[in-house]
Amino acid sequence: MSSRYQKVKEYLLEEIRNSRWQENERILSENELVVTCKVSRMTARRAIKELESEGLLYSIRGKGTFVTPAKAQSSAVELRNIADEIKSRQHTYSCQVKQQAMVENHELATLFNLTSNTLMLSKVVHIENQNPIQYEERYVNPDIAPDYLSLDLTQITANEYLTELFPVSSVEHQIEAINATPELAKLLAIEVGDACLKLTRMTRDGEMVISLAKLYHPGKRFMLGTQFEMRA
Amino acid sequence: MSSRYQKVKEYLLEEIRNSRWQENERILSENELVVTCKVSRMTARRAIKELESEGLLYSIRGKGTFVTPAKAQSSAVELRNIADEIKSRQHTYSCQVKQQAMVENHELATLFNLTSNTLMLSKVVHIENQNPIQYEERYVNPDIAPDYLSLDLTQITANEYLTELFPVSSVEHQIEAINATPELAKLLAIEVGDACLKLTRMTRDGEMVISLAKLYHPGKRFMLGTQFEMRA
DNA sequence: AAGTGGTCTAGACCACTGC
DNA sequence: CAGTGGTCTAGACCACTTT
Repeated sequence: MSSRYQKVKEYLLEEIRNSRWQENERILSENELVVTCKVSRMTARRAIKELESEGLLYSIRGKGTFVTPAKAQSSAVELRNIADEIKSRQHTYSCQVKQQAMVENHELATLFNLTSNTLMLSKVVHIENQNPIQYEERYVNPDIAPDYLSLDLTQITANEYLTELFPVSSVEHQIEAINATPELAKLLAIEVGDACLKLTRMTRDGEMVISLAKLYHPGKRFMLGTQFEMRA
Repeated sequence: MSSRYQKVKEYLLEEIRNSRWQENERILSENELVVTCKVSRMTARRAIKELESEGLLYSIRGKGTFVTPAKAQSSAVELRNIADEIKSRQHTYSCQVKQQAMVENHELATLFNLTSNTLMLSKVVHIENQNPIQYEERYVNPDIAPDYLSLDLTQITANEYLTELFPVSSVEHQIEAINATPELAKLLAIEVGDACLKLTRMTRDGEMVISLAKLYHPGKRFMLGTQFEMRA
């Protein structure tokens, strides 16, 4: 969190968010970043490369590095966290923590292969420009992140925290369409019965289950997008 | 192409392919790579990082770098054709062709980069054990498969036909949740307003659009599942 | 203490783009 | 030509794991 290249990334993210550069406009050159951020070129470069791999920038040799035009769709399968995604769309992000507690759930405890019956559960609504865009119910393996319940989830997303702590080795997704229940409708500020995308995502480190997240998105305001290239 | 870090990558790939290391077994340390490949540590490191982002290796600080266990399961979901999928579940497959004709659509013609305004359109309901499981609206580039309209879609799925004819080079997906319109509800034998998964899938061969398919699934009876390996 | 990966530096040379 | 990104080096210090 406090590494130099992270700071450079945050600096660039901030400037992009503040519309310092338009889409397809050239950003600071590597050498300019060296000066303004007071880091070595390799460090500046790393920050750029990571933002590039996140799809926010692209580089052309001899010309410079440029801001990728925003696509209002999420990279389906990648594990980017919702907060970054919203910010990279230059929208405001906020969230409401609805619950953060230990719960008993025998079925899930079995799935997680726990000895006890208790798991940690957080419920958070993620908001883009005043509009709820995701309701997240996340069960976390208590053996793995015992301090999860004391996290301030408004400051760091669960995803962020967990991926920093653990080398996620595999992810399973399920995607369904459901009709909003009264409870869900209220949380997402939509009508009862409105179609919602439900993503269930389980992350593992080897055989160990790290967390199980149920992510609900309002169908009206959300779309998953992916692009695959084929391998010859 | 012949950069040093590429050579290190190829070296590691070759050794992995030759099963020099088992799954989850430690590979050469960065410093060992420096010696055996005669490169600087940063270069060895870059090779490792890239293989890591490709999901082949993972690193743990203080311990080493390890071979990721292979998981043959791919993003299959996205490309398999529905008939095969149903049959592999040992269920009966049938379908109803609702339409198969030339249509005018300026917007799509532009997207396909056609000179004329006409495309080929097929509408098919795919049925699993008497239950409609997918309603498919498919637009096909007429320059590419002029005999598409004379196909017997009950015998060969559009997907099958097109992928045999053309080397698909890239696929784009969009996934949304929508409420069933009266028309869609009738086709899928569900209630009006029921949540449906809508997949929009565009296949390309290079710059050329081959086809655009809109696939509607009843939320009650359908779920997309995937298993992915991680990318950094 | 020794070995591992994680970060960082201050140089260097190259290939490419623009003037 | 000067400026850009792409590659590479030979160090350095740190945090972590194992002995």
